[in-house]
Amino acid sequence: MSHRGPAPDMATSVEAEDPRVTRTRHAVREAVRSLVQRAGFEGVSHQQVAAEAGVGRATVYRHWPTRTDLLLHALAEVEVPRHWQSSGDLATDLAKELQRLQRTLSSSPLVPELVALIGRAEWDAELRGTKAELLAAGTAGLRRALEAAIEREELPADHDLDTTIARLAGPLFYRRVLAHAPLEDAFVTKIITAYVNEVSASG
Amino acid sequence: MSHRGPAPDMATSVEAEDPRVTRTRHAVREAVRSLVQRAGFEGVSHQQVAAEAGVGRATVYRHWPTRTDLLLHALAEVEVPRHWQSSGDLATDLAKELQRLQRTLSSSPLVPELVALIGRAEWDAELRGTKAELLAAGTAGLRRALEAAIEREELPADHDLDTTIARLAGPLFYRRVLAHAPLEDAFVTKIITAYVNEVSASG
DNA sequence: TAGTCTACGAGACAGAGCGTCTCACAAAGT
DNA sequence: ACTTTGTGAGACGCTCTGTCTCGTAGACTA
Repeated sequence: MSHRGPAPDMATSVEAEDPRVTRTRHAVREAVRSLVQRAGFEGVSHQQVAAEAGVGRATVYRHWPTRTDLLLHALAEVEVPRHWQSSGDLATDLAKELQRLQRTLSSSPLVPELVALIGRAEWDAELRGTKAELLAAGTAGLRRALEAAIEREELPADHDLDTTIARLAGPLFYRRVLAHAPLEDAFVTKIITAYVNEVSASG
Repeated sequence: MSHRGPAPDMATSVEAEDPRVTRTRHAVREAVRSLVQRAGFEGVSHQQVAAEAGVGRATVYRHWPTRTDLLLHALAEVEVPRHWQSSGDLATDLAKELQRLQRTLSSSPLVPELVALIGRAEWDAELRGTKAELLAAGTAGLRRALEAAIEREELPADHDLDTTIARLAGPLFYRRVLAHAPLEDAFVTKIITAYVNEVSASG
C-alpha cells in the first residue's frame, strides 16, 4: 500500500534504509497527521510540518516536494484485514462489518483527515487514487461478507457488489459526513434488516 | 437563504442597492465559483478573485474580509422549491425527487464546490451552517414527499424522516462523491423499489 | 443641473510564507 | 580512519496577505 521507498519493518530488507531517513519519515508522518486533525489540509505547510516534527525545513522539501506528497505519505498506509472468516450467515457478517464501520466513523481521529481528502481529491488526481484505496480498504470487509454469501448461494451470482456496498455504507457516510448526525445502533440495525429482508424476499 | 444584503432582483426593493455594489457582488460571485471549480478552495484568494473578477483588491477585502466570507457569498444561495405538489403516490414522488438529485449530482458544475465545502466544513463552523442549509435544500423535496405520505397515512406518523433520507440519498452521495462511479438509472430505481417494497410489506 | 456622497481602482507598505540554495556538521557505511 | 550522505541552520528572492491612502468616477439629492 505504501507508495514510495523500500518496505518498512522488515528485518532483512533488500535495501536497508538509513536510520536517519527512517527517523525523519516517521516524525514527519506523525506531524502531518497531527496538523491535519487540528487545522485541516490548509494547516499543512512544509514550514509547519518541519516545526511540528522537529526537522529541518529543507529536509521536508527534499523528501516531499509538494503538499500532496506530504499528505500521501501520511495517509497512504492502511491496514487491510488479513484474515477474514465468514460466520456462515449473511446477516451476522453484515452486522459485524457495518458496526465496525460505524465505530470507525464515530470515533476514529482520522475521519477529519479522510473528509479533507475527499474534498481535495476532487482536483488532485494523485490523491484520488489514494482515496479509492482507502475506500476499498474500509469496505473490504463488507465485500468479503457479500462474496461469501454468493459462494454459499445465499445471494445470486450476478449480485452487484458495488451497488450493494453503496446502499449499505452510503447511509452511514451520509449521516456522519454530510448530516453530522450521530450514528446510533438503531440506524445501523435498520439498514441491515431492511437489506436482509429484501434479499430473503426476492431469493 | 441569502445571508447578507438586501434581496436582489426586486423592482421595488425596500432599500435599493448601489448599482456599483451590485456589479461588484455579481462579478466576485462568478469569479469565486469559477476559481473553486478550476482549482478548489485553495485556489481562492482575495488576490486571485480580484484579478478574475476585474475588481480592485481592496474592494474585495472591503466586502468580504475573510476567505470564508468569499465562499459563503458564492455558495450560500440556493433555490428551494417554492411550490411542491405530491402526485398522491409515494413511489412516484420519491422517484421524481431522487432522479432530480441524481441529475444534480451527475451534471451540476457546483458539485466540486460542494465537495470542497464538505471537506472544509470539518474545521470551519461558519461553513458548517451553510453546508447544513444546502443539504436541507437539496433534500427538501424528499422530505416533502415523505411528509405527504405520512399525511395520507401511507407511512406511520412516527416514521423517522432523517433516517429515511439518509438511506435514500446516502447511496447516491456515496457513489458520486466517494466511489466516483456513474449514477445509473438502474441504481436509483433499485433504491426506490427496495424502499417502497419495505414500506408496503411492513404497513 | 449642480453639489455631495460614496464605492471604486491603483498603488504603497510591512509582514509572513514559500521554494531554493549553500554550507558546515554529524551520523552511517566501508 | 576515510568517504559518503542525510541533516539543520540560515540567507535569498519571490509571492501573497492585509491594511492603508488617495484621486476619480459614478450615484444619489436638492
